[in-house]
Amino acid sequence: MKATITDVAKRAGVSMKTVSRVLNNEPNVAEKTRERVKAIALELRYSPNLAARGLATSKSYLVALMYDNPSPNYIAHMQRGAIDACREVGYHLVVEPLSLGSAKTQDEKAQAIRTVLDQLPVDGVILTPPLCDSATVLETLSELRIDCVRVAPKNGGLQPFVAMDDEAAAYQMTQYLIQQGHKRIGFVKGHVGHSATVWRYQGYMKAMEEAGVEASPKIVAQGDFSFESGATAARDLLSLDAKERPTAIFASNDDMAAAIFSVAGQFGIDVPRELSVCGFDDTPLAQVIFPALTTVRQPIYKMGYEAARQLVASKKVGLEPEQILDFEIMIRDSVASPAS
Amino acid sequence: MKATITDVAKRAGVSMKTVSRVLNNEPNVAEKTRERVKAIALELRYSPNLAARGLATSKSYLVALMYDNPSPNYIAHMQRGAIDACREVGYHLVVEPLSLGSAKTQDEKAQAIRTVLDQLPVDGVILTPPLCDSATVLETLSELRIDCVRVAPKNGGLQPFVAMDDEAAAYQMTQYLIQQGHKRIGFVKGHVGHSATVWRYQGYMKAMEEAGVEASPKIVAQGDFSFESGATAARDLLSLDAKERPTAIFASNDDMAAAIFSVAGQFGIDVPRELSVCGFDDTPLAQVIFPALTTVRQPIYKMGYEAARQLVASKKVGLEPEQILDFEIMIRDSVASPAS
DNA sequence: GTGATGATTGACAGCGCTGTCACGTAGACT
DNA sequence: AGTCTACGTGACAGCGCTGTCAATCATCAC
Repeated sequence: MKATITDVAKRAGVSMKTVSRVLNNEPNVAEKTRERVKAIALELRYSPNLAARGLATSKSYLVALMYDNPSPNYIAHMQRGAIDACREVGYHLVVEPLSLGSAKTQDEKAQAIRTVLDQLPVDGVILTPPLCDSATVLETLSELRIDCVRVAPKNGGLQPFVAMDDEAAAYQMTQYLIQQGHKRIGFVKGHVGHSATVWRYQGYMKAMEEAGVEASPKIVAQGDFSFESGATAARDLLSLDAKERPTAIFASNDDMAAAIFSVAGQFGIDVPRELSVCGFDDTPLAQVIFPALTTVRQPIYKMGYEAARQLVASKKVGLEPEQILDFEIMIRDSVASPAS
Repeated sequence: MKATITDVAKRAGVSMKTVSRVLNNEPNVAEKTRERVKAIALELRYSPNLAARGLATSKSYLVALMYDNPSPNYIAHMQRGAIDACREVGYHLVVEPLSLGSAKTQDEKAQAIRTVLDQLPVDGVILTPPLCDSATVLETLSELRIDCVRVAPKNGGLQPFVAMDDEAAAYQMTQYLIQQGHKRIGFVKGHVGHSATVWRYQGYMKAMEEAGVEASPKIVAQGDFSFESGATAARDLLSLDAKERPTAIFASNDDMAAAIFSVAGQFGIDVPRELSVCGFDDTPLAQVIFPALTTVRQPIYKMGYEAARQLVASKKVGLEPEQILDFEIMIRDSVASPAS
C-alpha cells in the first residue's frame, strides 16, 4: 500500500542504504544518484515510517510541549510557533499538560514527569512557566537525558532558554506615557512571586526615575494578575483626591487593565479622556474592550518557534543558548494626553 | 539502560511473548503468571517502547487534533479534554494545525493533509470546525483509512461526531430572558455561513414564538461574531425609539456581547439596569468585563474528551456514533428584570 | 483408560529503517 | 608501477515488539 524504502530502492536500482543516505542528506552519494533517488521518492510519494526510523535510531522525531496551566491564549500561540519549527524538519509536536499542584511532593512531581516521558520518549521538551522554574522538573529531565529549552524562565541556568525583556518593555511603555504628558502615572503590580511582576515594576520605576517623575507609593497598587485584584486596585487609585489621582495607570497585565476600565466607568471617569490605561500581554481581550487597549505584545509565537528550533536543529548549527526576543508596544486607543 | 521486554521476561522466567500478553491484557495467561509479570514490570519500571510496538502493530498510539484556526480558548480546552482521554489508555496527542485558506484548490487541501499524515501515521484524528465540514478532508482521511471523529459538524454523516445542541441552548437562554420579564428582546446573529449562526437564531425564534412575544425584524441584527460587528449592531439597536428599543439583547457570541457593553456605555445606558445582555460561548472574556456576562457554556472540554475516547477506545466497547453533550447556562450579572 | 478439548506457553519471523563494515573504483602520491 | 586515500556503494544485522503457529499440559466425557 504505502511505499517503503525498498520500493524506492528497487525502482532506482540502488540499495536501500543508498536511498536512506539520500533521504537523510548524508554525504558520499554521487550527485546523479542523489537526484534520481529524490525524483523517484517524490514520484512514489514515499515518506519514511517514523516508527521504524525511530526504532532504528532510538529517536522519536517528536518534541513535547509541557505546560502547567498557562492561559489558553499563551499556549495556543506558543504551540503554533513550536509546530511550525517542527514541521520544517519533519518533527511533530505532542502536548503534555502537567498538573504539578503545589500539594505534591517533589517525588510525586518527578514521578508524574517520568510517567509521561517513559511512555513517549520524545527527543526534546519545551518547558513553559512555571514548569521551567522547577528544579525537580529540570533534574528529572536531565536524569532522563532529554534535552529541553526553557521559555521565559526566572533565571538562567544550564539549559538554553528563550525569553523577552519584560523590564525593557515596561520601561518603554512608561516612557511613552511620560511623553504623552502624564506625570502621575499609577502602576498595578502583578502576582507576588511571579518573576514578570518584578521585572515589569522595575521597568516602570526606572523610567519614572530617569524622567524625574515621582512614583509615589500611593499610586502603586498590588495586584495578582486577576480581574478582581485589578478592580480593587483601581478603586483605591481612583478614590484619591483630584490632585493625587493618577492621570494614567499602567497595569501589569490586560485583565487588570480591563478591570480598570470597568471601575473607571462606575466612577464616571472617561477613558482615555480623563484617564489613560495601558496593559501588558496583548491578549485577545485587548481588542474587544472599548477603547481598544494599548498594551505590550509578547513574542509568544516566536518564543515557541525558537524553542522548538533549538531542540530540532541539527546540533552542528551554532545556536545561542540564550535568546532574547523583541516585544512590541501596541499603541491603540486607551492612552491620550492628560486633560490639562 | 531502559528496561526492555526481554529483561522482564528473563526476570520472570517466562518468554517475551507471555510478558507481551500480560502487558496487553490478552487472555490465556495464568492468573499467577500474570501477577508475577506485572509485579516485575513495575519493579523494573518497564514501559514499552512505542516505536517498536508501533512498528510491529502498524499502530502509532498517537491521535491527532486537527484544526484550522479556531480560537485559542476553544482549542486549548478541546485539546485538554482529548489529552485526558488519551492518557487513560496510553495514547498521546499531537496537534496539527492546518491552514486550508479558501484560496486553495481541493487538490491542494488534500495534499496538505496527506503531507502531514503521511509522515506521522496517527491512529485517529479529531476534526474541529471548519475542518469537519470539508468534504475534501473527509474523503482524504477515508482514502488514507484513518478513523476520525468530528466535533460540532454542520450535518451528520458517515463518521461519528460529538456536538452540543446550540438551538436548545439559545432556546433556553431566550426563555430565561422572557422569564425575567423582557418583551423586546433583541438578537445579534453570527457569521453567515457558520452553522451555529442558524441554530442559535432558530432557538431564539422558537422561544419567542412559543411565548407569543414578537421578534420584530427591527430588533434582530446581523453580525459576524466579531467585536466590531457587535458594536455596529448595538448602535443600530440602541438608537431605536424608547418604545422600540430592546430591553435585552442576546448576542450570538461573547465578543459581540462585549461590544454591546461598550456601546451601551457610550450611550449612557446602564447594564444591566437599563439593558440586559447575554452572550454565547463563555469565553474567558465573560468574566473580565463588568458586569460579568450571562452566557452559554459549551462543553468544549467534554467534546474533546469524548471525541478522543471514541478514537482510542477498544472497538469492542459499544460507542454511540453521535453524541450530544449538555451545555450550561452561566447566569451572572448582565441580565436583570427590565425597569418597568 | 483413551481421545478430545481447551488453556497456557514459547520459538521464531519480521515490521521498515539505519549503523557497521567491507568492497570496489579512481585519483594522488611516492 | 605500486601504494594510499577518499569516495560511492551494498550486504547484513538488529532496534523492541507482536502475530502466527506449534507444543505442552491439565481436564473432561465417554
